[in-house]
Order: sequence, then C-alpha cells, then structure tokens
Amino acid sequence: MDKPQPDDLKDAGLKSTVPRLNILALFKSGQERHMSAEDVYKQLLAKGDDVGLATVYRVLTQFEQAGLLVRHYFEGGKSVFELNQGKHHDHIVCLQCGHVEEFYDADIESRQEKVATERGFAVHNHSLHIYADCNKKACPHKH
Amino acid sequence: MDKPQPDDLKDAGLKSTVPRLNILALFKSGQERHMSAEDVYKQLLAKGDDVGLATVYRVLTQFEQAGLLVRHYFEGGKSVFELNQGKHHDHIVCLQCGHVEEFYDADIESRQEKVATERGFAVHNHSLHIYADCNKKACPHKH
DNA sequence: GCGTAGATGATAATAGTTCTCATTTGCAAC
DNA sequence: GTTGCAAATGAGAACTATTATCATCTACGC
Repeated sequence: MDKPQPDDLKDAGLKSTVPRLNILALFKSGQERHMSAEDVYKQLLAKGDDVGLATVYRVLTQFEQAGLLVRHYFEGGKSVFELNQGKHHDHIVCLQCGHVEEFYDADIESRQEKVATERGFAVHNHSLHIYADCNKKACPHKH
Repeated sequence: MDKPQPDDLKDAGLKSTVPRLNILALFKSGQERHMSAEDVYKQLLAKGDDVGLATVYRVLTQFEQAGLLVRHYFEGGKSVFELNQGKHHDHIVCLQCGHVEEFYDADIESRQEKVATERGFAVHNHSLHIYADCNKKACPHKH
C-alpha cells in the first residue's frame, strides 16, 4: 500500500527503472523525511535493494531537477533531500541530535521577497536554516 | 594605512605570525568581502606572499573560532569567509555572477527567534541565503 | 642570543560527489 | 514474444574541498 507511482517518473520524462522506483518508494515511505545520498544508499542496501552509490547520486539529482525532491545544503557539507510536497518551508536543525523540524512563516517569506526586490534582485529560491538546541529535556528527538 | 593590527591576533590568543598577518590584512584591505580558502590562497600568492594552502585553511578556521571572521556555507560546496564586523546580517547571492549582497531585516530576525522559541528551540545561529538574479542590466556586478 | 612551544608547508589522507565506460535494461517497433 | 537500441546502471577512478601528519621553522619570553 503506497506503492511507487511510475507516473511520477514518466511525467518527469524518466524511464521507470528499478533503482528509481526504489528510491522514490523510500522517500514516499516517509520513514525519514530528510536523507543524504549516503543515507538513501544505506537504507536501500539494508532493505535488500542492490543499488550502486553512483546511481543514488544520479537519481537524486535527476529527481531534484524533475521537481520530485528538494535539496538542502545544511552546514556540515553533505546535501540532504526531501520529498517535494509543494509547500515551501524552512528548517530548524538541532545541533545536538541532528533532528530537522520544518516551519513556514508567511511574514518572513514576504519580507524576504521585499528585501530582494527592493535591491533589484529576482529571487530564484532561498534557504533559511536556524541552528539551535532542541534540548529542553535531554533532546527528545533521538539521533 | 590600514595595516594589520597584531593586537587582533594577540587578543585572540594567537601568535602574530607572517601568514596570519597577511591573511588578516587581505580581509581588512576590503577588496573582496567574501572569500573562500582557495580565493584567499590565490590572492596571497598573487600578491607575492608565499603561503601554504593548509595554513590558509588552518588560519581561517582559527580566525572563525576567534570571532575575527564569519564562515558562510553557500550553495556550491565551498565555504566562504568574511570579516566579522559585529553586525549580523544575511545574504543575497546572485546566481549569475556570484556577487554577494548583505542585508539586515529586523522583522525577519525577530520572527525567526519567535518561531524557534515557540517550538522549544534555543537558537545558536541561523543562515538566510536568498539566491537570485541581480541582472537587471546584464549583471552589473562583474564576476 | 636561546630554547621551546607553537606555527608552517609539503604531502598524504579523507569525505562527498561526479565522471568513465563496459554491461545491462526498459520499452517501443516489429 | 522477440529484437534493437538508446538510456540507465554499477564498479571504480577521478575530482574537489578540506583536514591530518610530521619534519622543519619561527615568534617570543627569558
């Protein structure tokens, strides 16, 4: 239930191949919303799907270009992907446990747009990352 | 005029060595506000300063820890440094020419704080990067 | 001036990601 | 259902940004 929809791939002009279906299914399974290439690779291997790391990188990039996934560049070097569910949002990253929480604030959004256009820029996209401690009571979100 | 102040280094608990003075002087010269390690390395070599790349990386990290510089993680993998002049600000990065413009918006700042505390997070720092086109008239900011 | 802890620089090592290319596979035409 | 071929895959090499190693050098207090 919640099988991958090959249509997503077809619509994006991509052949529906085994690795692509597996990767899409992993994101749709919703276990982890935010995954790096390495994360995806390991999860697939753990599930028994035999896939190459190069393919994971390739497919993630294709999915990003197709709009199926969104890529984030958090601090720490590696980029992280999440399913694109249409609604833009920003992120709070816990520095203790790495937990990522999403939020959306209309005021922040509109002021960003304002700031950019005031300066003559045409906004493509933006990233707002708040790095913080969630640890009120010893980091509820386990690593 | 605008020579490096060894005091900055001493205050940070760092010996005032030739490479450190040169790197600090480069940032204070104000030619480029935002530079990657590679940028700094090349600029110094171009100026005739003989320095090792490893030293540049080390010194930039030390300066960041000492609060002399601020490090930014823009899209594209490499991190970028700028002189820490006390006033926090965010960035608009031009996707065409790489030009970086700074801005500060008190409303955005306060709403970020609000969003985070509402969710029980203690903010350490944040990064807001707007990626946009500055090209009103063929990208005024040359690469 | 001297001694030493700390700094440097050449190079090796590492992490994340992309490239190469021989082999395999999806899929459309027969 | 087979066939053909462009596109996709996977193993590993290559690449980029950065950090670690370590023998040599240097700033600076005595």
